[in-house]
Amino acid sequence: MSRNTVIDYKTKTATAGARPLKTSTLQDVARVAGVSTATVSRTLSHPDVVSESTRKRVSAAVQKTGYRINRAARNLRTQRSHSVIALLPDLANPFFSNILEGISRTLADKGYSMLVASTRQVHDSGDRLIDYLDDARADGMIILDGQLAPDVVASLEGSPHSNRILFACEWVADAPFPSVRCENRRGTAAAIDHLVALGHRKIAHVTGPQGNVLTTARKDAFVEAVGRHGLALPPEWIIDGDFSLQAGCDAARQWMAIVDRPTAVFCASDQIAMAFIAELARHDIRVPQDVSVMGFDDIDLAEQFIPPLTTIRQDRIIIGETAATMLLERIAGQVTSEARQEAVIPVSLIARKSTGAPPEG
Amino acid sequence: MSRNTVIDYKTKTATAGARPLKTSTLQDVARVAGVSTATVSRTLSHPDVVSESTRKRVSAAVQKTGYRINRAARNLRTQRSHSVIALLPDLANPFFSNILEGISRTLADKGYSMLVASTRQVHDSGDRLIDYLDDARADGMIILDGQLAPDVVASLEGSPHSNRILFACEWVADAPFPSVRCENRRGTAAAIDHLVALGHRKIAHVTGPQGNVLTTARKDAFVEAVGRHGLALPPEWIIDGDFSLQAGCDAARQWMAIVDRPTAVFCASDQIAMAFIAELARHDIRVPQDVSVMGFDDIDLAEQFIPPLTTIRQDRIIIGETAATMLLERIAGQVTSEARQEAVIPVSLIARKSTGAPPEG
DNA sequence: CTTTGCTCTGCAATCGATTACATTAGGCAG
DNA sequence: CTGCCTAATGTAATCGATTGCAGAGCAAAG
Repeated sequence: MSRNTVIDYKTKTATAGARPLKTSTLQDVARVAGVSTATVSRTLSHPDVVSESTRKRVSAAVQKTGYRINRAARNLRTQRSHSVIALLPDLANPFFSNILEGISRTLADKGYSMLVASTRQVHDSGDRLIDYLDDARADGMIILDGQLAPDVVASLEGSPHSNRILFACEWVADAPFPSVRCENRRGTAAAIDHLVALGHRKIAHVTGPQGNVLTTARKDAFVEAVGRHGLALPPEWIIDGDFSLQAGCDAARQWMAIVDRPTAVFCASDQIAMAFIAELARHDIRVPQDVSVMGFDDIDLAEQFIPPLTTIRQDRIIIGETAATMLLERIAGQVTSEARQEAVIPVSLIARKSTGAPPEG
Repeated sequence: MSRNTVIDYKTKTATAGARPLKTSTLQDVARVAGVSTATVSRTLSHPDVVSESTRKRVSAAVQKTGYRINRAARNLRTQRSHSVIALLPDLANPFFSNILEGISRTLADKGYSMLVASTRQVHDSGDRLIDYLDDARADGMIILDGQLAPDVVASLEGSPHSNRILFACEWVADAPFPSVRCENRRGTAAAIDHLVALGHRKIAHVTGPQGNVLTTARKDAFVEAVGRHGLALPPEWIIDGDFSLQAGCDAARQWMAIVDRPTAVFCASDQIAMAFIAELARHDIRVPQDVSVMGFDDIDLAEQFIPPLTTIRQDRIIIGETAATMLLERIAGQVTSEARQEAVIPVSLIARKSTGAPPEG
């Protein structure tokens, strides 16, 4: 039996997908209601332009047929996908969970769906970020990863859809995209003020990953705050890390190796701070008796950590909601694409038990 | 100036959306390549059926025009959205992050996108779960919430698309959907065996939320394991909770109120266990010296908790990958819808420092 | 009675890709 | 040279909703 390539591909497509059992369409509703498809469509999308009686007939027909709109068809016709994609650097990082919650909630309210992907995955698969917009998969994009390759950023900027992109939490320096961020500088300053008020004069900092805008913002603010208080700052008191638990462990070991140990440590994330404290505990160093440790973020677990973590709280639900709201405004064309927006979400100091007066001596 | 309703809605639609700046279509590519749209389409979807020379001409034209496929159009024509929706009970719960990672990775490999929503949000917005499938938004659905209302389950079962639904982690008792779960019974048994081996004879259990299948599975397995070892089990040693941090705090207070305190506590989640330990610490009760505490899940932070948490590890990446793979097979029609599948993912005991021998006396 | 102006509805084009079917051009056996 | 087969491409219908335009019906104005 001879099967050539042509037959092959057709067979494959025909076999795959025990396709559907179709649901009713506008046509079916129109037939049942005894009106045209145009009228049915209008009844559903612009109820105020059809007469009372027609509206009732159509509604009844919709009920009877169990009609559900076919979004693929509507998307094609209206050139809108009614969905937005959220791009995370790392899907497995719980830091982003609440942000997604905020985004999703806002989108759902406005009838939008949320697609989620990670920049790493997109990159690995060889796709280009901008494709999500170019191929009509999403109407807009919220990027939570500031560490994009320069050529990726360039392609985003160059796209005709660049006005439907927004950064949240992180951002790209010098790129013309609107963004939502938290008060990184003020939060950092508040943290250092808190430690100084407790009597600390020797304060270390564990940073986020190199090349990250948050790392830079917080590190710069740290250096400035420490200087403002006239404190010494040997280079080894700035410990390079990233936002992970592992970085916290590593940093703790580096801190222990310091001869003239700082009495307080300001970490760029709660995860760092927790692992830092855990590693110290393994060496019988107590927090806050022997050293004070602060985090940044106020993740849910911070309060239940032992000791409960003093940290800088950023409301991630609000960050997500703000990002989604701003993006939807742009998608709706309510904001001129020239208006470079930047929303800054307030942070607050949450003093718990991981900070205290420096040890005697 | 009179504006009636008709003009209003049209104006609105026209104003909204500074629409685009269109990208090139198949037609454009066809024109540039000097072939028909059919040939371009075939070149892209079934390269083996076009001639070498045509393929080259088309590829060049695609390059030149910067063509990107319009997914809305393809979705309409092929009756496939090439996306799958993951439904979580709660988007903000970090437990699900890794599962999403596993799902997303697998989907991306196969050219699928991942939509994410929470059952609560869907419910609040008045939508019906099944709409996601009925309205062609998604080709399939992975539900991570077993606590759906009976009428919701009924509507899922009744749908012509019910064979494109799969449960993961949780499931609905007696419903005919395939599912991916972890070894809840074996994990629980292993936990109790571990505690008994350490010398514990009085073991308590903090459960998950009432009405949850995981709660039931783990509680039943707990009762059975305790019975197998011939241990006593007063009713007050089973403490009702849910998977949250708050439940852990509450449970700790209940445990402290018990006169003849159990020397070990098996918690239905790591979050419960951590908060349980934290609350005890606030009352100067030490773990594991005064009481041993175990969790379930092995979330990332378990290892960095103080003390590091003994727990039952479930590989959530694999759960996600398995769920996505199984669902895609069904979508592709490679599995008859009658074949009720159930994948069980192995768990393992991770012994750390939160468990030890019971205190003297 | 005609004209003007509304409101409501229908006709039919359209969004952009896929694919069944038709057609053309060669290759090869008889 | 004819007939048949295959490979490669083109033609045009189709997926299902939206919407510009036109027409019907009716009321009020002239």
